[in-house]
Amino acid sequence: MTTDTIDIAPKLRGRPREFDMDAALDEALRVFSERGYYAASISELTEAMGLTAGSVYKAFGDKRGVFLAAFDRYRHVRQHMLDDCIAAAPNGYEKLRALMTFFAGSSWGDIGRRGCLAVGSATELALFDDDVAKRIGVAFDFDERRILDLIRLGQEDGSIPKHVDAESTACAILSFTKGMRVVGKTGRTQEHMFAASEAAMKLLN
Amino acid sequence: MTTDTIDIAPKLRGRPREFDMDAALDEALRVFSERGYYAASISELTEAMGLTAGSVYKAFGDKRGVFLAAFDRYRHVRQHMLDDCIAAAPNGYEKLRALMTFFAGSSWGDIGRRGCLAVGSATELALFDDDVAKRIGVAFDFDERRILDLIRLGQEDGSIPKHVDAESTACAILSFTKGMRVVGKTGRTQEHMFAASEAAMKLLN
DNA sequence: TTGATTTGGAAACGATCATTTCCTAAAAGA
DNA sequence: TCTTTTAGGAAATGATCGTTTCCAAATCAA
Repeated sequence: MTTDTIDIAPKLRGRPREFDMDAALDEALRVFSERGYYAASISELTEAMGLTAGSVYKAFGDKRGVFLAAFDRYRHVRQHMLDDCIAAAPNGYEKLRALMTFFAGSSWGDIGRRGCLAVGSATELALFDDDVAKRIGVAFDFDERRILDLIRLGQEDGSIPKHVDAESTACAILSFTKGMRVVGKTGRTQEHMFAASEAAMKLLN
Repeated sequence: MTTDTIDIAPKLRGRPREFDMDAALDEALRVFSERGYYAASISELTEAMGLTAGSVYKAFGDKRGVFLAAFDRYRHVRQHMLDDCIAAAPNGYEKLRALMTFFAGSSWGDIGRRGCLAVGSATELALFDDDVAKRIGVAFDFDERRILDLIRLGQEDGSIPKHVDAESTACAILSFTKGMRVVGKTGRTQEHMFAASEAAMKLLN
């Protein structure tokens, strides 16, 4: 994956970093997604990232630092992917269909089994790690806000009825999308999940 | 919690077990729910269960054995709680409202933060532990089947329109309920989650 | 060049993990 | 009563964990 995070080299002193940060984080977030936080050992992470433990600790401080960086990278990449999916749709209603289809498309087969890093860390870490909890909270609030804005957009462009309660429906759709990522862990079929997301469009009637 | 699992004492030889199995498992499933599988250490489990490591290994074989027993216990208890919630409702539609309200009621405040053991183990263990994956699959299939049956019941008793596609709607509601448990990890309010579950009732229109 | 600074990387560190061992206690079968 | 069987429990075990240390390599400032 070659999505840019921050590519401006600020002319730092000392020996320059040899590895590609985004590529390393892409491998790290894959390991964290598959294994979860605790089951992902430093050995497995360093091997996947193509680095030694020393380099990892120099760059990220500790294991938690690797996770937080990988989490931010994950959010960044997924948001851009979702943005691209939504952009083409002509109105609020169709943008929300694209959004739900996007999540349905990530909730079947091998990609579905790999799971969502945000959902995984929410269940595994949110209760005892306040920093992670805050990040999850921000991420979910952002997702919910985007859904809310799309509902209101649809109500303005006439594709969604005015009587739809935007706030509660946004929370329902947020829950539905995160839930698909959970159900997708059990290996559903593409048809199964797409049909579910199509059924969920009724929330906007 | 004093829900019976199997209370028939089959007159076993040897020294009889001194601890209460269901009470011990209730503590174990609480620890697993809060911490997750890997972060829950044997020390923390034994302390919560009021046992020594020796007794635990005698009774369950290994840590995974404790988890599987706790998981089955969790499913057993939760299913009975849900059954009670649904029983009073007069028709399919209202039973499904009771079902969604039940999950909404488990998705806010401290109980919401504690999370769902099935959702947690699905995200943490399903990919690499085939036994757990099978258990999650069976559990989710059971949940989905129950929702499906309630939709069909509603269509027979006239409380749900015939044009509702039962299969895809069942998967959508399943995803929605599991998703509420994920969103509930971030500490939502009671009103927030109840409003979302009420909005989700539109899936049955 | 020289010194300061940062990275790369192998090896070693203490801590904690799940698990086993070994012994005693308590019950049933003979 | 005596053997067998199972549970309770403290202590020890080996493995693995995250992390640190130490040194060579590479860059910039002077």
